[in-house]
Amino acid sequence: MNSKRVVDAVGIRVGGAPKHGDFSCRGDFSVVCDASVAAVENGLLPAVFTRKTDMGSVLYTLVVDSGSVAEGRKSNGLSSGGEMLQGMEKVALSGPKDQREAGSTGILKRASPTHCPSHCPTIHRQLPDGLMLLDIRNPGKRVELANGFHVAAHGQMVTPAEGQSLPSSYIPVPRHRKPSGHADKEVMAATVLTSLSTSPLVLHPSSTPTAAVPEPAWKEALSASYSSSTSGNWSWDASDQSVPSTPSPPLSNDANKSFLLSSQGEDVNEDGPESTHFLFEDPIPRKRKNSMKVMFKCLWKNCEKVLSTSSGIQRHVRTIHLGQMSDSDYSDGEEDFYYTEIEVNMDSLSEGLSSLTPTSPTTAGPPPVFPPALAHIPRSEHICVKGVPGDAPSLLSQSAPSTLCHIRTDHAYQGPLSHVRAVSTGERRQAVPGANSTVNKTHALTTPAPKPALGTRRPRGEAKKCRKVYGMEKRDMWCTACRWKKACQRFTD
DNA sequence: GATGCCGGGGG
DNA sequence: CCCCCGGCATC
Repeated sequence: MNSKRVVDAVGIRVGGAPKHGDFSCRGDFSVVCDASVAAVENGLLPAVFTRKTDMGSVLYTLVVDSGSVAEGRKSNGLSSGGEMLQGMEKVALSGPKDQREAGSTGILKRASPTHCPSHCPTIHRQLPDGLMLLDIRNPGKRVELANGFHVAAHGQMVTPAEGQSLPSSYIPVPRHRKPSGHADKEVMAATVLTSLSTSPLVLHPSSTPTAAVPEPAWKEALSASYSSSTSGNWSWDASDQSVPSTPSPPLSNDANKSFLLSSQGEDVNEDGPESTHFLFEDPIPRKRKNSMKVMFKCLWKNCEKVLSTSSGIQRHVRTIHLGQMSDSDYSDGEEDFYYTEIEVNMDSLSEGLSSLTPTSPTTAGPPPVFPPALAHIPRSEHICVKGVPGDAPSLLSQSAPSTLCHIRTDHAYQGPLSHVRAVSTGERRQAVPGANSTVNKTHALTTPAPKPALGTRRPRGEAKKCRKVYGMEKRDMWCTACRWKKACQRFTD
């Protein structure tokens, strides 16, 4: 893409590289980078992205005004601009108070749930002071600095005395902004940044590793970086990932999903529909099929509450889990992140709901066939959210939100080519608890069928397995399955 | 004998 | 769940 052109469209000048900060990600997102640089120079954004090449991948750096922020990494060629921006936004949106107040994840609305590791919600709390709060969705609104100052997105500083103090997880959002003059540029900048995140170029399906990358590619990646990500997800290299959240939040990966989903939720997004649609230029069809119904599922751990209205689920979270007054309509927005939207296919509503409760499946249907494209649930989910009808949205959205999470990639069980076989043999997908367990879950719903043909041992494969390829001396190079003396998942037949 | 991996079991 | 391993089938 032509970054210059985009920046010109924004009407701001491309500036030089920043000099401080160390948030980094990898991805192919130079336009955002350049645009962000310009935006920062114009005071629109408090942070910028820079990039540099590193071992065939691109290292991006989000620079904030002061101090270091966080660090993320992205695998080679497996990134998308959406992930990039969402990741950046997530960090940028992290408020300093959120660093201190565990569980206040209320502003992390647009972090990608599909590519953000499970510890994402903790990242923002680990960010050192100095990170400026940036709301890309509302570039004109006030942001908050860690040093106690508030600053408008265009750079005007406001002392705490002048600015109203804000609850940690509450960011005031004008329902009817009037972008004009300078604000137009701000909005334009944010629009470009945001719309780029949904660019087909950066979200090209071919970047879906498990579905489209030929076997030699991922095989090579496995060899080159055995312990690193090869599944298109990317990990934050934040220093400390062990900080738990309190009060006990839902599973972090669930929360991530809720971030993304809620970002387009009409009820949960206080921005109002116009700003959301303006910034994302992507009117999301809530119901692509007549049989699809949006439900709201509580993400609180061990809570499977599913309600049909966002207000209902908000009230549920607020009262049941957050312990707030039931008769109070006040919402600090925190509950937004303890529930998520799920799309329920009304044709199989009973099935979908049964998946949310520990009831044994009784419906026996023909075993579903999962095309390879569906094997990568996160991507599909992403597309689904972005409004592009997925191949089987009902299957995807019926699954519990906990199915989206960080993917451990050092397990060969993720082998995409062996997916169907693994399902057919009833083998659990250990390495991909998120994506593939979704499939398996659905599969289990529709096919309580017992293991096929017990006793029929699979014929020995022709391909060399890890044992032969690497040898006993390099046992740590084996795929997990081989190490466990299971069917090799790296070199499938 | 080496290899592949199913089934079972420990933590 | 993650991991290991006995044991069997196959090469």
